[in-house]
Amino acid sequence: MFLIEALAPFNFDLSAQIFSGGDKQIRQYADGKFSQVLKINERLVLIILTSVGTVEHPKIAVEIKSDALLTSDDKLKAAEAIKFIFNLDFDLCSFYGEIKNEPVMNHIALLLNGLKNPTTPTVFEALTDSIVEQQISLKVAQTVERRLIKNFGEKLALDGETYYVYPMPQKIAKVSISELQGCGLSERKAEYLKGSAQLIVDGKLDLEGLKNNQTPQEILSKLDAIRGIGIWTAELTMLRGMQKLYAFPADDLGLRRVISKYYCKDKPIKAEEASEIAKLWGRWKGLAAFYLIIAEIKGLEV
DNA sequence: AGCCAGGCTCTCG
DNA sequence: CGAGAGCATGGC
Repeated sequence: MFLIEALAPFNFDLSAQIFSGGDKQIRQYADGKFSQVLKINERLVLIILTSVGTVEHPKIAVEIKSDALLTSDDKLKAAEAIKFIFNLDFDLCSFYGEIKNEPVMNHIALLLNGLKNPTTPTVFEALTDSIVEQQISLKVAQTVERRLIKNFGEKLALDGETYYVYPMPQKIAKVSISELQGCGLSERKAEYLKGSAQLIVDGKLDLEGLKNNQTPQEILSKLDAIRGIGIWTAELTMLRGMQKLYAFPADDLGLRRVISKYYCKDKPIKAEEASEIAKLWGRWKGLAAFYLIIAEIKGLEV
């Protein structure tokens, strides 16, 4: 067990809440504990996180379980992964400063003080999830994602329970199109998943490396060039898998809905109108959008 | 029952 | 070019 500090303000419980009701074998937040399997130095480890601090002095207690002995480097890498997943080093005050003169977002931010947006451990996971979620309802998408993980993800058996880590590109590249379809994917989407995994395996796409040292436009255009990936999927991937908080998927149906709820009295709006409103939020438009989504889930009124 | 759901590609005209 | 069909499947 060891401790990790986060840049304040950080509300662990609020930030982890979107994982409540999750699958215990995959990723879950329950009774104040967040748990998930990570692949660290080619080893599977189960991490269990609890908050032992406050919003203004945040501290996370990390418990790591594995079927092997862990080195100090394993623990270091696990800590880095956890920091990335919860964006612990991000300074929310820079976001709050950007929106302090915009009454609606400022009001919501005050109510959700300390909320950081969690991300997937790997960019690949964000990319494939976003492809799966194209066009279909989130309910259907979640079922498909669960099947993908349990059919093709590596397993870790601990204390009589089996946990799964998200499948590696190497695995997705190897399975057949019909096996992917068996998870509930259309033939097209199965091709998209396998195709992008194959690009990674072949060394033609450094997906994990894309998040470093690239301009927003470079990342966007490189993702957009991949078959099956358009602007919506690319921006969602940047937001959920790379912590690129400026990314703003204006086409997104759910996003347009919440923006309309808080800014347009529920009148349906187009992507251009959503982008206009997002200009009010300064640099971190994607983070602001996340605040709206959580505000709606929590039933906040302005 | 049928239509829609947090898109994208491919095919026509 | 722009418009339109087709896609998988769970929920309403």
